[in-house]
Amino acid sequence: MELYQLRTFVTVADVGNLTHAAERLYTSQPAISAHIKALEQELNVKLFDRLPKGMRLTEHGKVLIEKAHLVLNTTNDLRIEASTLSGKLAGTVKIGLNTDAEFLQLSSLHQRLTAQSPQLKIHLAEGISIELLHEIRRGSLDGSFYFGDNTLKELETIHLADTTIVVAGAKKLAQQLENASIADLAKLPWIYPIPSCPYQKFVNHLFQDFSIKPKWTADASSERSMNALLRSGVGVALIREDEALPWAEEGLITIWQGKSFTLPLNFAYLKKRKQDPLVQALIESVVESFLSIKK
Amino acid sequence: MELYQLRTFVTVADVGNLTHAAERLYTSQPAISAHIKALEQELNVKLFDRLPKGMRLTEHGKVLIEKAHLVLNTTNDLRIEASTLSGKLAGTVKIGLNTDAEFLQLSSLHQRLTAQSPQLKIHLAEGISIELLHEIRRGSLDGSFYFGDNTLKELETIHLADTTIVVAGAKKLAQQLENASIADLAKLPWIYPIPSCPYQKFVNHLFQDFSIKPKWTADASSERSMNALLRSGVGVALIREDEALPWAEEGLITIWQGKSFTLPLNFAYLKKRKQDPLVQALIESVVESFLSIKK
DNA sequence: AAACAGCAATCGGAATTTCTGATAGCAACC
DNA sequence: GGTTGCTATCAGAAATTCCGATTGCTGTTT
Repeated sequence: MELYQLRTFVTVADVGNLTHAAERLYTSQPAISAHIKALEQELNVKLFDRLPKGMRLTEHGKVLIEKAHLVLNTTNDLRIEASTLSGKLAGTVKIGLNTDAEFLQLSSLHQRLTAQSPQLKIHLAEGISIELLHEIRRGSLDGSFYFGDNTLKELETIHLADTTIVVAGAKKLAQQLENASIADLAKLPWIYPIPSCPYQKFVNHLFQDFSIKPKWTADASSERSMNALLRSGVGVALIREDEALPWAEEGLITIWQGKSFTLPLNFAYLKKRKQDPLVQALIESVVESFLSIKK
Repeated sequence: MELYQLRTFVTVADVGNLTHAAERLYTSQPAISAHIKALEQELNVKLFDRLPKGMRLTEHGKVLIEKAHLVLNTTNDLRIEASTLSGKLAGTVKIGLNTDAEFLQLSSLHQRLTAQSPQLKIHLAEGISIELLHEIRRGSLDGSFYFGDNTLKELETIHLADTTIVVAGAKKLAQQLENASIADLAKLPWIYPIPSCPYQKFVNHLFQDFSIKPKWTADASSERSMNALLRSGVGVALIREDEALPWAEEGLITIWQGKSFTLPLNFAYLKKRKQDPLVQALIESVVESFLSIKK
């Protein structure tokens, strides 16, 4: 018993004649004659009376056509279910965040992903850029935002934006920061990013021509804790300009006017998963999120 | 989408591996692989993740396999329904009765037919033998009991029993019937069967050597009305011996001892419907009814 | 490290199934 | 009595499905 036979069964019962049923099913009359014959033989039940006018359901046929309709209806349910699922993603997409959610347009990203694939769950993991990249390689992340340069050849990178990084300190360090030379800076207490943080590179760069190195006061394992330390007056630190400006206006912190740096914001994913629909959807949504915000 | 693909889908999801699924379905691994691939392409949904260990349902797959089970379950319902119907008859079987139901073992016949085919309806038509035979030929009866000889070449006949026919009259004619000669009989009032009745032949036969013909009193269109007239004392008539004897013992009628006749009871059906399962079942049940009663 | 084992995907050719067009047979209708 | 409309059947064509062999991948064992 196969579905095409049941479709024929139902159609013949409907139009009451093999010839017209054949036309409706875009096939030949002998073909559907064979379908009915095969069904009758397999089920060992006579489904139709053959009259000169055509085919008429037997009593048994009337019982079985109800069941045949049920089968075809459930297959139709399956088809419909499949078409609503079709092309859409399910499961969980794991995204690495190197900085705060607003800056990364996360609400826009979330909207785009769930609009396209309602069944998709989104898992977010905050961390330091380099570590996030390693997690992609390991397969525990599907993609991640990161600052700076990519050192892993397995990863593909998309450039999203450039951010400006400035040196800032809490309000009570305002006097010392104003017109401070680089040498002056080195004397201030620094909140140090951990070595793997891309900010580290700028600190090194800033002081590369000086024998004097900045004084370490505290280290911070995440951007969030670094900013908290910064505002509480523990010392000076590197901070995204867009984040620092409102705080400076509120008088919470003071920005050093001496020098600023440019840091690229990128998005990375595994090269070999470039064809993976989940990865493709992720990239597409990330890029769109940033395009829409630039306008 | 075809049922064999859904069967494969369910089996693979169950055993979690194409190779073992192939064994369970008595086919090859490439065949199974093709089924899944075709399903995935047609539905445009990835059903399985391909892992080194085997196949694991995707989230979409988990949704769709429920539907697939539904489809297969309903096809199973259809099969079960068919197998309870299988070989059994439905509709209506139309049987002609030439005499009373008890004599024809009708309760036994009814039992056998409905035991074999519960959905079969039985329609009974009483009438005169010859007329019943014509109704078979016309197609309005599937088969019929009849007395005497068959004159229609389209019909096949089964001999069931021989019955004895006697001449009898109501009690008040007892004296005239006792030791009556054939000539005496002719003077009595006769309840005449209609010309097509097989009894007629015996009346003719009885008086064939006499110029004197019996006096016609009343005609009867059925055996039942003939017997009613007989008992009510209208005249003498032919009657089945097995029917007459108990009435004679009760003193209702008197049997003429002069001569009796033998009349065959047969069952007829259309030759060309010999292979029709309905006719076959009918014949079988009729014959069994009479075999069981002879023992 | 290298060989191995287990698994799915793919390929070309074989086997099977299904489809088709022509035809026959049957009943009903001019 | 010819015609129409229908189904059943047949042999050959077409399409589908199946199979064995092979490849590629991954994880495991040696």
